Amino acid sequence: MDQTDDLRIDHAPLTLRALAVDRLRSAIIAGRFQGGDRLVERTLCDQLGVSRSVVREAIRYLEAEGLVETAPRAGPIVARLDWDQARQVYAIRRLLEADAAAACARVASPAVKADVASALAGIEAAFATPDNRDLYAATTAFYRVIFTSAGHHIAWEIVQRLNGRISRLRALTLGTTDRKLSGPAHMARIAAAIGANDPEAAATAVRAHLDEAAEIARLLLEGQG
Amino acid sequence: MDQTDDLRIDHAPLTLRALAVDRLRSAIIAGRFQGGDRLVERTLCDQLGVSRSVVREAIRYLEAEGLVETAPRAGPIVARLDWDQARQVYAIRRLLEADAAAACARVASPAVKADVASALAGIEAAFATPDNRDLYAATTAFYRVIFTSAGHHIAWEIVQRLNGRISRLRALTLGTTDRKLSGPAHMARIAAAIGANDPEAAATAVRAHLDEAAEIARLLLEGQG
DNA sequence: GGGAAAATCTTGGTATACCATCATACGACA
DNA sequence: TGTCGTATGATGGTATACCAAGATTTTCCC
Repeated sequence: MDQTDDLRIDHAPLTLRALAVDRLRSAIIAGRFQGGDRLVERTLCDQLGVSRSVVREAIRYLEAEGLVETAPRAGPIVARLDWDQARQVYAIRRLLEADAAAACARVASPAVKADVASALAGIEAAFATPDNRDLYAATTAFYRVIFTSAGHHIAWEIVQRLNGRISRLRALTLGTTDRKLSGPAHMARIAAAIGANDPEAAATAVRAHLDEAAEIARLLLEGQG
Repeated sequence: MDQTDDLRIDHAPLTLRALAVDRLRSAIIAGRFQGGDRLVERTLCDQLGVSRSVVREAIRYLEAEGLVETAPRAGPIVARLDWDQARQVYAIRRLLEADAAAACARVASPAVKADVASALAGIEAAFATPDNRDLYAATTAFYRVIFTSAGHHIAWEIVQRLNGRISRLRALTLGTTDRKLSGPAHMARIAAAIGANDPEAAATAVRAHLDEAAEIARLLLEGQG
């Protein structure tokens, strides 16, 4: 925090493209577009107020992210999600998040523990609000602390991308189990394990949390067909 | 395999964009572009013989893949790779590949075992050729069998993407250790564990292989600075 | 009412133009 | 001579127009 930082003009490098990607991703994650919905370029141009170039490049980006699928000649659609995919996503998250939590617990300094505690408090605060998005954001922030403090930046990228794919599902599971029952308790166990520098306990707590979330997701998805 | 399949003309949905992405990705993986090299749009238009739109969309795709970085105002460059990133990549591969090998060993049918054995033979054959690319391709095919037969399609996507990031590194490690010493032996151990339906042994063999590859990579990268 | 032909929509692709920014080079002035 | 300012070119970001081909919808005729 020296003065050079303060003087630096943080000229936002916001390209229209980056904004469009964010808007579209948010819209998909928020469920504004359903899986299978067509993303008609010129319609999006109107809705976003930008040109086709911008929309097309944004779609390419989301395509590589796995949020959008481009059928051979039919144009882009919002990626569909079935239980088999969701199962794989939860399995991968289980590996990566357990590993990150263990690594975080292994190296956690007092400062990191304070960040984790603060993020946990954020979850508990969001738990009291009626809006699921607050809980969603708070949970994301909690895991971000864990991943980044463990130095697992690439794994965090991957997890975020995976969460994008199952975002609607995640919003649903957050709205049921996590909110009502064991979610905050699991988070507290994770935070406690990190506070105690107990990697094995942290990993176990993460696995328990994800196994439960996956089970809820399975019930939701298989119920819908 | 009914006749409709045989009659179907598999009209490749090859868009120019897809071709451009493949070309660029291959060029980067093959080392034709070094990390940090600028990707000047109009130059690529000439080299690929396509218009700027196609080039730009291809770059967006590769950007989301992590092979290309777009600096705020400097335009796209080939992503750089340092040991910290490579370390993370090997750690993630270790988790995903060990899990996939274990899952594959758990469920492997005689047909899967035959595929694995065949892929192993491919590695040993490529081992005898002077071109590293053959070994690269054969190794990729080996792991593809493992991942897809375990149903870990999303994990395979992730691993492929990660491998893209460390591709030059991977080519180097394949060219040293894997070729000369333990590489094929490790692969044989993995295949044997799958053949014996022994998940734990398969996972252990994968971890041993990757730990060695990561160590070679570390020496290479830290040596270069 | 069903099916074929036509109209329309949409995407993939190209070319072009315009602007802002950045770097470079060149020239003028102290 | 050295420094500053400006002209210029390269480049990325954005917008627009256009065309071909495939997909979809509509229409119209039997």
